[in-house]
Amino acid sequence: MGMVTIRDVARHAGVSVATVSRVINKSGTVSDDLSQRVQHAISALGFEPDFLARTWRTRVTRTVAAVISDNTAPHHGIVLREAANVALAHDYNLILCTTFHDSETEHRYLRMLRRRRVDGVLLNSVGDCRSDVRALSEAGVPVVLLNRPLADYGPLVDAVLVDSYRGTFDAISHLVGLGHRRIAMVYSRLHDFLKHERLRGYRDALHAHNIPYDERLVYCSDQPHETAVLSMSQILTLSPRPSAIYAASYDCALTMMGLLQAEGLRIPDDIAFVMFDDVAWAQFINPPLTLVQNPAQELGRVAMELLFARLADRQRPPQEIYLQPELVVRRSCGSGRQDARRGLYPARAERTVSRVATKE
Amino acid sequence: MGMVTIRDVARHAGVSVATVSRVINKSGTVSDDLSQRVQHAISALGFEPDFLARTWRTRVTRTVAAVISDNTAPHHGIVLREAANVALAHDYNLILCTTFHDSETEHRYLRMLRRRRVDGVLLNSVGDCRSDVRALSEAGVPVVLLNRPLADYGPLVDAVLVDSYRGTFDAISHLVGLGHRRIAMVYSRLHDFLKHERLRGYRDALHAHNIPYDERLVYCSDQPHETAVLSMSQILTLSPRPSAIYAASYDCALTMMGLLQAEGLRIPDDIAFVMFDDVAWAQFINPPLTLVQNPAQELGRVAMELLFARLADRQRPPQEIYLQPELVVRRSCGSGRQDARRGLYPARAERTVSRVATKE
DNA sequence: TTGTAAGCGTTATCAA
DNA sequence: TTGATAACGCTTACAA
Repeated sequence: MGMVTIRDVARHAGVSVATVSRVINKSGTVSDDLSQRVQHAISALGFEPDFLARTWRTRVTRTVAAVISDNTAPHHGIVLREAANVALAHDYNLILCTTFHDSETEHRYLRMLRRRRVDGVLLNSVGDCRSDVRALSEAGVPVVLLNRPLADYGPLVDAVLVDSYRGTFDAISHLVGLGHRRIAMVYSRLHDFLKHERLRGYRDALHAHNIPYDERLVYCSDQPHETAVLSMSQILTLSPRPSAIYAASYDCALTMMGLLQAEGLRIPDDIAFVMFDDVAWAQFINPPLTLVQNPAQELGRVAMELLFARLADRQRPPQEIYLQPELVVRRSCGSGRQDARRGLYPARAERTVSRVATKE
Repeated sequence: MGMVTIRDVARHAGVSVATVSRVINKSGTVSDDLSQRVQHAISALGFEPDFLARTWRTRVTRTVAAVISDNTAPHHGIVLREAANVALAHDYNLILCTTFHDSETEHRYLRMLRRRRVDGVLLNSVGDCRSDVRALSEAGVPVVLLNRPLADYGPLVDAVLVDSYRGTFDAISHLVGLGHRRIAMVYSRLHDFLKHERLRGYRDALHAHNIPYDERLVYCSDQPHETAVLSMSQILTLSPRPSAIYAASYDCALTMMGLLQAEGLRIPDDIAFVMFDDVAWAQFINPPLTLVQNPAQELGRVAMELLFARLADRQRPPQEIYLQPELVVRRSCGSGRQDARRGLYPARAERTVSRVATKE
């Protein structure tokens, strides 16, 4: 079963290979007559253009990549799913690169992707990968940053972010509205930028409500779950004990829940609990969890669309799109004064109408 | 910045392109002297072999694909992560294909992958994709089936499965040991094979304990969560109400938990609850969930290793590997007679020492 | 509108 | 051990 080439088709149809190519790619102009004959020959011989040869010739791989720290985090899983869906709609394939929070692995992947000449990259970076991103940019490969601000990366780099600051501000304000004044914050395994933003949201929210910042209430660990547990538990031994916990990410929310359970602390009776990020099961457990809904679906979709938009117009100035998270109140903070004011932060725009900021 | 080719290197080193190629690929034999000169030229010019050209010439893409119904299901997320990790170790890239439980999408992906000449495919099929798999096989692309039995697909197809039957048998036996006799089973969005296996496990376990099978206690829905809720709720209106629920998959476990919550039924006081599949949060919620631990990590790793083994030896007869799940007892079934016998099914082998069955 | 032919960068065959 | 050169299948000037 030798492979059927464009030459075979040309011979069978009695035309030149150029004509066949033109028919396949609907490029140039071909008379109806010849076009018909070529079509026939193609189906008669069962010809399929060799994807590899075409890719090599045209230098377009119809492949994009998503570089993600951990695809099993629910948030990232959804981002990935949506991104894959958009890619599929464009007849592109998606390469999954899980970096496992390791910047060496990230570097390795980014190099691989450049050599492979993928058409674009979605990047949820772990470490400092300026040079890799710039190399991609120079090689003409556009990059969309996920939840990372647009720095001086290059002309082909865009970004889409969830407003961590505001999400956190709202969550803390909600707790304050419920009467809490000793609110602990725990976070882990987040990129510096997100840490900074969420911590800033925490501090500003406290400040806005005239609650002094107490550093003993803030705990950050980048250790994996198992070792984090021990050190994180100290926050519960403080006296007086914090009356509420804000878990700034999925990872440490799990850790914290385990900890509360181990200590026999019940949510919300003994302690209130809010987390950033969204999880499908939050509404099904007891008590249902109040959380800051991270618009992962939108993030994935918008990011990939931005990438294709960039592919279509490489001249457009870099864009930075902000998505708004939403506080979903359920029962893990108690029912105190449910409808207390939601903070001093100005009312947000509609969530689906994302705030779009164009930089530069 | 024109591209540096192998020809430039050859010229710079004063050798032929063939020699450069030999040095790059460590193929053939090159004297130390020339090898040195070539190495120098390579680093002096910053030459990087063109991946696309090489791919086209050699027809090996160093790319594998994972076709998965839904990457956001925790189980699949882990499989994917482990598979990606093994691929990375071999310097391969992984294409993610999420089929969204749609066999048309699956078909489309499988065709794409064949045309792309990926080196191998991991497949968690939705529909009947015999012809696609056979086409891959004929094109020389090995496939590893995930949780699907080895049928007459072709010579290059292997399979790795989790023993659903036994996992279910154990779960039901556990409930029976705790004194339950009215055990409901719900399942959804599973491949027919898994449905069949889990239902068989359920029936056999009941039978082994002389409990009659009551079809009203078994509910299957392939509708998405929202619509499934209503119909699934009927199982709770039975009188007498079942005293235990076995949720045969992650999807419907969530649905069921929501339902129980809505009905104000507490786990385990009002009703016992076990599920198949593993989730990170099971141990952190109240009550911690008893479940059949699905060895997703092992599944992903073994599957990808099997694929590479096949790539290394295409003659080896097709293999079907079974992995054993493990019942993890926590508190969602109550503490009844905790250490009751765990069923009549013969003791299992060590979990990590997987039962390996070679077919044909 | 159609055909001819020149690449694209690499690997691999064959002869030296 | 090394070098010259022919593929590989397609796209795309350029010529007709």
